[in-house]
Amino acid sequence: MINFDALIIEDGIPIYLQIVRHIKRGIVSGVVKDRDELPSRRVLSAFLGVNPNTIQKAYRILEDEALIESHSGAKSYMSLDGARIAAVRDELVEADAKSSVEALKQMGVTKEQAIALIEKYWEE
Amino acid sequence: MINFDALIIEDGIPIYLQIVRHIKRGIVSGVVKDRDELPSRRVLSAFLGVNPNTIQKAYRILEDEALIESHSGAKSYMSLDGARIAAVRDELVEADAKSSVEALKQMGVTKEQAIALIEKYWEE
DNA sequence: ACAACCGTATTAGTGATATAATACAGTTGA
DNA sequence: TCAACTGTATTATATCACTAATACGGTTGT
Repeated sequence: MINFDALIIEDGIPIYLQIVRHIKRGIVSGVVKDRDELPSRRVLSAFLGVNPNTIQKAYRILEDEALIESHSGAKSYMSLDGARIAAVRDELVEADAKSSVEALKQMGVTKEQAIALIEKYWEE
Repeated sequence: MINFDALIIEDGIPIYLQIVRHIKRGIVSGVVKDRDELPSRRVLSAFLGVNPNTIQKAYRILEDEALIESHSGAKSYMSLDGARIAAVRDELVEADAKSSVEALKQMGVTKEQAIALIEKYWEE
């Protein structure tokens, strides 16, 4: 069963996108595996304190990207293979590193300063 | 006159926040200086192809943070000093580095890999 | 078989974002 | 002086994100 304990909903970003991102990050890290069972829409909505429709919207997006298999009446499961996992990794890691580098460069931060910042915040 | 040529509006993030962020990044990089003149609401809205009210919303936020001075009928100007600039730098750099580190860690990327990614994307 | 789940769909309402069309009063330069 | 700007404010409309309350039919374990 996929775990959502580490997902703290923050505002400013649509909730359904945060749920999609959380699952995708799990895919990339290897915590989420092929055939893993997903909590039902109702169960997860109660756990996160959001509307079931919001969960459905997130799951729908993942299903449209063929990362989830859903069948009426039955539980939903992850559907992953090497190609899909690699695609998600590229999407997330590239987007994150690129946007971060772009922002830091635009603020006049040097590459050395950027690396120092990464090292600093890596230890929390 | 503050320049907005490098600002490409992307969707998913409110436009007024993107304008605020663009100006704040300019403050941190030193491109935007104290007493710099801002384009009028109407002029900037025409240049960016958005509604004047959206610009007003962005300028209002910056004025509330005492980074802009506006007086009815007159042009608007930046109002910066060392303390304000340092505060904006801390806000932006910290937020960017922290969120990036958090995302990469959650995806199972090691610190060394993260630094390699930064170096890779630094050259575009 | 059947209760308790499951996914799915629909309708309605709220708040935020953004556009559109004005209006009014203060300023500034020629 | 006065026309052309400025900031500011108002009202209306549209869309999206999210909540809320249901409803329907399929799956599953006991």
